[in-house]
This record gives sequence, structure tokens and C-alpha cells, in this order.
Amino acid sequence: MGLNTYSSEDKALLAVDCIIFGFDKGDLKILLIKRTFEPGLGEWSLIGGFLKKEENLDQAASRVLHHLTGLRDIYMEQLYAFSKVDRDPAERTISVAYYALIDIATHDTSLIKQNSAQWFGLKDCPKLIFDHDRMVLHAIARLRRKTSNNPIGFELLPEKFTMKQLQNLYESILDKELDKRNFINKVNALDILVKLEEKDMSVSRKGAYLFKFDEEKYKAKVEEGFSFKL
Amino acid sequence: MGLNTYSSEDKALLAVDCIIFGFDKGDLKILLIKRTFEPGLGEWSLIGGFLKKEENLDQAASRVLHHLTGLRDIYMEQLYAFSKVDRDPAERTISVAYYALIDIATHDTSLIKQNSAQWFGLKDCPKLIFDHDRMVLHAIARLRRKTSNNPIGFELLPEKFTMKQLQNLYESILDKELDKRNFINKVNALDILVKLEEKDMSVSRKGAYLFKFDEEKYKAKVEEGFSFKL
DNA sequence: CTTTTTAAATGTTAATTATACACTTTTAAA
DNA sequence: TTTAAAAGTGTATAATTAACATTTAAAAAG
Repeated sequence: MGLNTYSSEDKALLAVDCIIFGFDKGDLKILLIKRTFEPGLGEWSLIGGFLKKEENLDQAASRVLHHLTGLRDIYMEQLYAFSKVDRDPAERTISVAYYALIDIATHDTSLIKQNSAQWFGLKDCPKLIFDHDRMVLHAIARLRRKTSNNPIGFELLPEKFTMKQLQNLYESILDKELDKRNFINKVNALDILVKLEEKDMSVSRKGAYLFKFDEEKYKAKVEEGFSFKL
Repeated sequence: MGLNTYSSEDKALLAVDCIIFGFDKGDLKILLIKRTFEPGLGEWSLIGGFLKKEENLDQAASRVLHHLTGLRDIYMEQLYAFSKVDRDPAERTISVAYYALIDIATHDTSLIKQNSAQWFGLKDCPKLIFDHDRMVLHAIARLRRKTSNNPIGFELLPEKFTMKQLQNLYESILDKELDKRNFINKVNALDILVKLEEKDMSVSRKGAYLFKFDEEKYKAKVEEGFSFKL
């Protein structure tokens, strides 16, 4: 009985697909590519690639992400393995989805253009090939859950940001409005931000103080474990 | 450039490994097998098997579980894909771990013996082969998290159970003592149990009322979404 | 049959956390 | 100097969670 026998017959292709979240102009977005290759030529899909013999899945996901954005050392997390038998009509492929959070301002725009990639607001996404729509839904759900327990949302912001931007980010991740005062109180209670002297004058006459993220304090908090419910 | 080209060169074996949780005599346990085959003959490991061409990962995990316990329709959930390049010294294998919750009283003891499997308390587990120890740690962490949000702990109990058993179960999952009155209040607040006339007289002179789980109400609650923090 | 023993059953108060809510300040533009 | 537009700030109430001790039931022992 073949439960524990190796069988090259059953070998499969292993792919990684990345749901890349970015945040721009108050909206949460994902990066998609218009495929210039088969299968699915001309259709939209997540970026992905195949697992190579000499790398693990995390490395494959990083490689794929780097190839499209030029970025390294990005917040990434494995999401789920998708394995429906005919999910890829061409050949049996199991895909392990990863999601990544990037600061949309720091990525390499030319690489994106070169790969016919484009940012889409969550509500304006085109239909994607295979089971990629399901992957995106999973990723959004995970991001929401994760966001309500760890302040990983910070990964999506530029180095300096205003409280308003931070709040907008959380509002677009959670898809609900938050009370400004309560939000600020909770963020301050976390004690992981540094208020800078500098102001962002681009939005209001008064200007809004910029903050940055105190990595030391943040790491310490993560160690001791904390909750961040909104 | 090979990012999106199929290459049979890179095909890999896909395994599933199952962390099977059970609850017996006040302790949370997992089911392990002593391997009667290579690699790792004579060592302890999780049960697992290879993904077949005609099934998806969920099906493979169910098959493996059924083969060892005789049980079907068990609570199972995909945990994580483990992919370190040399995790299996014999051949490149990616393993997708699943965890399952079973009522230890209902499984087929003879099948377990036949497969040289054995239940171990979480603290008495032998060292496992490959990265199976890591898988177990992941599974425990997930079970704890999941347990504090959904009352999936119920899956581990027999049809009829006492409040004390239920509390013991949660105490052993969370590895901490809970206050009896608060626990009962929270469980009652969920309104998903039915108190039976019948008592369990095996533990105390007074006897403890048995409860069962109201599937209708439980499902309704799951739909509407609820939290169950302890 | 009375007493003892053991676990079961039960509610209230205090503490913490989350929510709701409105006015003042700053600065540039009119 | 007035106006406009967003930034900044604190408190009171509600809801949830945590802490805590006594009474009850029934069998066993005397």
C-alpha cells in the first residue's frame, strides 16, 4: 500500500504566488500583472514563479517579489497552499500563496512597467486567472486579522508619516471608519512611535506632525506580546 | 528568464503530515507513529503521506487520517507548508502540515496498534524526525490561537461531557488554569450547549450534569461571527 | 440515621478596556 | 482681519473581563 512510498509519478510543480499590498493616496492596493505569456496570456494575475530545487518557499517568494519590485527584506508571510487538482489547466501545480506589504513609494516603478504590472484598488481589481481571486480574498482576510493583533500595517507606510495617514491605512485595511481620538489614543498607548519636529504641510494649512516608527521599542513590544485592537 | 517557465527539473514531492490532537483523561495528546519504514525507521514521526495526482491537499490529509484512525469527517485545517531544502534527506519534499482534532474515544484502537501509533501527552513527546517537532509547535500555537476565538475545542470531546471536562480541555490547550465560575459564565453566554438530565456519576458523589453541543445554535453563531476569549 | 467527605453549582463586585463624543488651535488664503 | 480647513486634544459612559467564597447534593463511613 502506497501511503508511505515515494513515487515520482506523483511529483508536482510547486509555485508561489504573491499578493503584494501597497498603500497609496489613502487606498489599499494590490499589484497585478497582465500576463505576457501562456497560460492566460493577456489576462491579469498575481505575480508568481516556480519553486527551484535549491530554494525554499520563502526564498522563492522573495525572489519573485524582488524580480518585480526591486525590493528586498520586505514583510512577507506564507498564506496558504492551494491545491485543487485542475487549478492550473496546463499542468498539476500546487501554489503556495504569500502576501507582502510594501511601501508603495519605495518600489521600482520602471521594473513594474517593464513587467506590465499595475496597482489596483481592492475594489477595482479585474478578474484574475485560475484561483487567484480566492487567494486575494484569503490574503485580505488574513491581513485584517493580523492587523487587529499586530501593528503590521506600519510596513505599508513610508518612513515618515502623519497620524492621519496611519489612520487612513487602518481604515482601508479594515474597511471601516475609525474615531480619530480613539485611534490616536490607542496608537500612543502602544508607545512605538517617535514624533518628529517636522510637519507635512501638503494637506492642511496647519500642517500635521510627522512620526516615525521606533524599531527598538516595536521589537521589544513584539517580544513581550501585545494586542492592538481597533 | 525562467521565472514563469514550467520546468520538470524543479518538480518536487509533496507530502502532507498530520498533527492529530486528542483529549483523554484531562490531557491534550497527539498521535505519533513509530516508523516501520525508511527513512527514519524506528524513529517517531507524525503520520503523513504523499499527495496523489488525483487529489487535493485536504483530501490527502483526510485520507492519511482515515487510514490511521478509521475516522472521516474530522475537523482538520491546513497549517503551513514546510519547505526547507534538505528537510527530508532522501529527496526534496515539501510537506504541507494539517492539524486535526478528534474525540479520542471514537477512533479505532486496533488500527492505531496495527500502525504502531501511540498517543503522547504534549509534554512527553519523543523527539521526532525531520522538522516534525517544528510542525507540532506550529500546530499547538495555532490551536491555542484558534481556540481563543472559535470554540473548536469542542471537537475534541465526546458527545456528552461535563463542564469540568470542557474546562480541563481548555486548560490543557491553553496550558493555564481558568476560573471555574468565569469559565462557566462564558460558556453559558455562548448559548451553544444543551444541559441534559443525565449526570456523570463517575467522578463525584454529587455527580455532574452532562451537556451536549447544540449543532444548530453553534452553526448559527459561527455564521454571525463571535468571539470566545478565555 | 447522623456525620463526614468530595466535587458541583452558583452571583456579585471591582478593575480594566472600549466607545462615544465636541471644541480649540494653527496657518494660509481670501 | 476674517475665513476656511484640517490638526490636535480629554472625559464620561458603557461594556467587558477578572477576582473572589459559600452552599448544595449525594454517597460513604461511623
